[in-house]
Amino acid sequence: MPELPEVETIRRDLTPLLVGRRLLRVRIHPGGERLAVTHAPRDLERQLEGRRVESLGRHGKYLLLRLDDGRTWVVHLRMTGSLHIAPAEAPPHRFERARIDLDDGSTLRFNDLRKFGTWHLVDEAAEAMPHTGPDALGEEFSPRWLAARLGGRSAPVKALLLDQRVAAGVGNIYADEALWIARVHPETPGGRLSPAKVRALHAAVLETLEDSLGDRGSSFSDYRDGLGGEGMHHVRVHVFRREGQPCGRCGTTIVKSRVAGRGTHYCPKCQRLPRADAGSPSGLTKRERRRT
DNA sequence: ACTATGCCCTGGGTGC
DNA sequence: TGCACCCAGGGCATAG
Repeated sequence: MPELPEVETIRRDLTPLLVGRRLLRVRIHPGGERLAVTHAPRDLERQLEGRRVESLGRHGKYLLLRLDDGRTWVVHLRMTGSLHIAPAEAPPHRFERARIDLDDGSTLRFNDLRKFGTWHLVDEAAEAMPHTGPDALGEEFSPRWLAARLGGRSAPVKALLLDQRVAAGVGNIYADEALWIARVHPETPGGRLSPAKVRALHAAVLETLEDSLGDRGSSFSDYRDGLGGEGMHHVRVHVFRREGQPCGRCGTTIVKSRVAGRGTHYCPKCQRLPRADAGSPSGLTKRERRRT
């Protein structure tokens, strides 16, 4: 499942290979039509053909390919999508959904087992990601911002971390990892975190994303980089999919539960739920604060 | 305004 | 060996 470090790795891999290239021929294969969101598949193919790629950007988990007509081709890989360069003669992957022939003889392949990936072609990238907040590695995602988004909230902090309006780019792997680093129980209500814990969590989000980026991402299953290779970070995670194994800090067995509808991994000793009556400076819910 | 739930999709794993 | 069933989850819509 590509999250921020994985998409950023793809962006960095593809930039030198795609910038300046012209998209000669675009083919969305039968069965892959659903990836075309803003246009009908044949129309999207025609609109992309002939365009030159000017730069590659990223916001959260969205890859932004800026084209020479001023529009942006916005690609989201969801869980099983991959986008990488391959020689023209390379046989299609079993789950190839689209293929783009480039003007240097190479090709760009879009593989996606579960067909959840999306392509938007828009004038402004923001149109394709209307429910998205600041990028988790951007300036705007500050301790102050995180505190404001968590304050007064009763939802589990893990659910709030997964909310792309809070921190765009954080997904299930790095939410679990950040909570372990900050020693926060995933079910802690957002508003129950002390200011110190919010700062620790903010730092932990940056730490886990940057660590993974240094390892070119995590390949738990389908993730591949811009050259079709695997990341290396999945062997270095602290808790994600490590249930039954010892916590690297205290040796306690990592457990798996379900929070916000997602598989959630944590150390039951390092990550304790605060007592229900333990008020923190901002620990009251908005409702409670009104009553006070 | 906020929270919880279900949907999309399909290969891989499990249990009988 | 075969088959039915369940699980994985990002973003969105919907309900409460």
